[in-house]
Amino acid sequence: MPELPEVENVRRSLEALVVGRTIAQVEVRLPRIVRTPGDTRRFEAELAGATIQRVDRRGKYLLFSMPPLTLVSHLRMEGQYRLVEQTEPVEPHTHVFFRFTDGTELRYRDVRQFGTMDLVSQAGPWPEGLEKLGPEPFDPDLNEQTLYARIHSRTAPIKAVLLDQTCLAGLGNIYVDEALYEAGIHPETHANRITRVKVKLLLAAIRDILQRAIDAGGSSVKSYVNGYGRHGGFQIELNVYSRDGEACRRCGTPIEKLKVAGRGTHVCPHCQKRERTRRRGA
DNA sequence: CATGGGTCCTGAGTGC
DNA sequence: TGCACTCAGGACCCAT
Repeated sequence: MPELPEVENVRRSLEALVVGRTIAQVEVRLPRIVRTPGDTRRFEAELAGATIQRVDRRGKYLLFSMPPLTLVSHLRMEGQYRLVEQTEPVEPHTHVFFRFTDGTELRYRDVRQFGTMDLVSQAGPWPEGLEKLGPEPFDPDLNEQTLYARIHSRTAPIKAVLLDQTCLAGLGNIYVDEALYEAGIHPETHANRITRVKVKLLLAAIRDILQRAIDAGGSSVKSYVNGYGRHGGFQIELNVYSRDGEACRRCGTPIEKLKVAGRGTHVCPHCQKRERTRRRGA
């Protein structure tokens, strides 16, 4: 499932592969991918002749800048981009084709069909989900004080709050579990019960996990590949995600799986204690 | 407003 | 072996 590190790796690969290429023609085979209903033909028509000038990322969104337009793309669960020759056989579940003037094409493939594309004017407005995103984890203005302020107003479990993209952009199920493990916080802890000291640890853990995952090319737990079709390598460094029943690398206790915020959640019951209701003497 | 549950979708995995 | 069923989850929709 592409989260910030995977999307960032897709962005980097696409930046190298498609910047400077000019679109000759676009074909949308699955209209639901293009979010504005009934706009598929306009989507195709408006992109014809556009040259990709930059590929940016905001949270888990990819932004293809083609002045005066930006293509906003979200991979959701299993979206993939590949640059291939137009003569290459088409893989199943390929839904959108961006054919360039040089004979190559960028193909969008998405088995679950959850991904979305919005074509918007750079003058705005931006898609709502993008507009409402919280800060980037590596934003220098984000620090333990500002993160504490965002978290402390919430009563939901910290896991739900970290998955909320309006609180902080880019985390998904894998890296939330990993960051909470690294920070020693139980995912069911009410967000407003987390101390400033723990928030500081949490922010450091989030940045550490995300940076290491980016450097490793992302985590390929299921279907993730970058724009070159290459898998990531961070899955072998995961400490809790998908390791239920296996020994905690730190203490040996079996990793447990529970459901928090409607999501499969992995926790070391020894390293991540549930919030204490009250600390009694001695 | 904040929260939590349902929903979209397909393939992998499970159990009988 | 085959089949029915559950599960996976990002963001959105909706009821509370």
